[in-house]
Amino acid sequence: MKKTTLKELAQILNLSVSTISKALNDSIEIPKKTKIKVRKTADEYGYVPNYLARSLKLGVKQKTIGLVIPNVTGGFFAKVLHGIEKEASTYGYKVFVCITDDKHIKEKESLQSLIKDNVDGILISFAEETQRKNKTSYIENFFNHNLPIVQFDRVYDKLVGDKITINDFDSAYTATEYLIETGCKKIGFITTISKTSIGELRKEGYLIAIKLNGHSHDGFIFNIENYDGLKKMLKKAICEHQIDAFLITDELSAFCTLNTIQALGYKVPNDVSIIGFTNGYLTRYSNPSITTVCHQASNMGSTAANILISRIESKNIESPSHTIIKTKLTIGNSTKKLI
Amino acid sequence: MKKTTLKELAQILNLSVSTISKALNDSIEIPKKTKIKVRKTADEYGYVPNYLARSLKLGVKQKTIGLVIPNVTGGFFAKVLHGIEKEASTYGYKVFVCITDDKHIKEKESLQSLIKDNVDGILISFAEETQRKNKTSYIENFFNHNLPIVQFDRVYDKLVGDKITINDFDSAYTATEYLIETGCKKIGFITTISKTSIGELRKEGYLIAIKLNGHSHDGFIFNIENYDGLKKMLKKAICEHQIDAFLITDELSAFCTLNTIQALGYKVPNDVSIIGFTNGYLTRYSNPSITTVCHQASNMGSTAANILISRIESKNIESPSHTIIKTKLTIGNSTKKLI
DNA sequence: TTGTATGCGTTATCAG
DNA sequence: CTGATAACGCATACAA
Repeated sequence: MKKTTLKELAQILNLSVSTISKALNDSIEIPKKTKIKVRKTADEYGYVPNYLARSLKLGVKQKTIGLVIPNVTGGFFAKVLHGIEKEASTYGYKVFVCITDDKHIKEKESLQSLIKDNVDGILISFAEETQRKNKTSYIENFFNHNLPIVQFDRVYDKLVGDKITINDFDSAYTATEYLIETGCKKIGFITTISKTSIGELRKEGYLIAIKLNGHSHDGFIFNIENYDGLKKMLKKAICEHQIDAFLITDELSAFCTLNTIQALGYKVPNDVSIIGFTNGYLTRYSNPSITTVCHQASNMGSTAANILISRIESKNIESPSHTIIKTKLTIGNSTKKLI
Repeated sequence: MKKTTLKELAQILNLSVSTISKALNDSIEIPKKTKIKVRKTADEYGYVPNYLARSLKLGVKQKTIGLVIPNVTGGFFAKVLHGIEKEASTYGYKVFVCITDDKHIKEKESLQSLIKDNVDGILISFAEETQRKNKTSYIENFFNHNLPIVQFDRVYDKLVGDKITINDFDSAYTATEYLIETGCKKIGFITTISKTSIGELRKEGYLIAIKLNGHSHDGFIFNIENYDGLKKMLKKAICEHQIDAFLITDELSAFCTLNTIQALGYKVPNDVSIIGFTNGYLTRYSNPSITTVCHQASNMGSTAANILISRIESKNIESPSHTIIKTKLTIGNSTKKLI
């Protein structure tokens, strides 16, 4: 399926390349009759201008950005993507989506591939493996290209550049404190993202809240990778350790925890309270609805895209920014009422 | 942030453009010393080769495909995207993601934009508005470009080209019949995608199953756009019409329906049975788990990508294919046991 | 009205 | 070892 070129059309029609070009570009220099004839054979041969040559000649920007995310099926990053795509397309940008599956190697390959393709900028939220193994520094090599890179959610502190996060520490602190205020005595912490930047911050917030409120234990941290052992784990936590509340770092896990606890025969919130992160359909339409650290994922996406595009178009030449999107606790029915 | 070119480097170093080019490409013709010197100043000036010029000269393929989907936050298309990205990146392709929000205008703009950017092929699942208003024919214009287009899930029958769907009619028929076999007397049909190709087929399957099994009514179709009026609608359906089962065309709606029914005080499946489409976390971890028409979304994505790439690379020159992915009913606890 | 010449930034060929 | 030159496909100033 070789592409037809202007030159070939010129030969076919016994005209010069420039005449063809002008005709197809609807130049006033060309008479209507010729235009029609040219247009016809162009269509006939399925002519489509070579974008590379055209852009090279016209010196236009490609207007593409690359997005590198750990996953897209968990809910959160899908919403982020939605926000990004909306914002980007408003400004005429297209988005290359690369999904790392939380693997470091895939992340690196994605970035190399994006750079090879001359994207105008990159949005990235680091893979779990990258942050866990502390392999984040490799990204610094990509900065030689003075290519705008905006990090969001899972960021790398030491890396200079624009960043967007929520106030993870405070959010976890506030949520934990809320559980305490509603009378919970032993609060556990469930996480699938233990070794990520945001996972660490949320854990810290939880631990400090426990400590400052004079709880006698040092915290109960449950790291999980999938939901296979969830039932067993929860049973043990509730039976043996008398845990009566969980703070959970993501929506899906909060949802699964809620349903598993109920399947075990416990009442939520009376026996066990639950607070999750990120509000979506799962938390809103659960029974009971889940009290959540309201995390505007779509908003985070559009904000990130907006900052990136400003950089690309040099509208923003100030020093790197760190935007912190404030969360608020959305009270559902998975927690007891304040007394 | 003007890009440095070879020509500029040549001037700076008092060398010719070709020498610089060879040095940077590690040609054996160039002595080590020169290479190092060139490399150094190239880095210094942040030189990065112009991809457009390079590709133009080398005649390399871009290896990009465009993906046009109605949404990405509902679960299904996120999984499709995951499958596509995985398959595409395996073959070295990158994926432009365009989200139409089910709007026709956005879909059209997305396609134009993708074609302008010379993608090698397009994967599309049509917007609800496009199918509802029967505006699908506009896509035919894009076929002049003899650009491979693969339609999946929401396809346009009259459009020649590769298609991938599930057996929507049969799936709905089988699911409805299953409800009947478990003793349900009055089955309702809830849909958010009434006017799409798949929505119509599923509705047909449901209606025919009702009819062939001698049910006295003509079917109860509930079109919903969002979940605001869901509670009211369900209450009416169950109280007034004595509906004791629902077949629901998507996962999220099945999930919301389940929880709303329970919130109304009814037991699932004893009072009301539920079957949904598309199996994911929502259906698996619900209480009770939801009986589902198992729709391998990720598989559909990778299959679509695979077919598209075969077309692009002309490995497949056969006439257009219609791949039908067979579903199976995954029995959960939202339906009664077979007697 | 049509055609010629030039250049966008690269790389490949070939001559020096 | 180095450099001049052509070519990739297109658009445009300028010449005819």
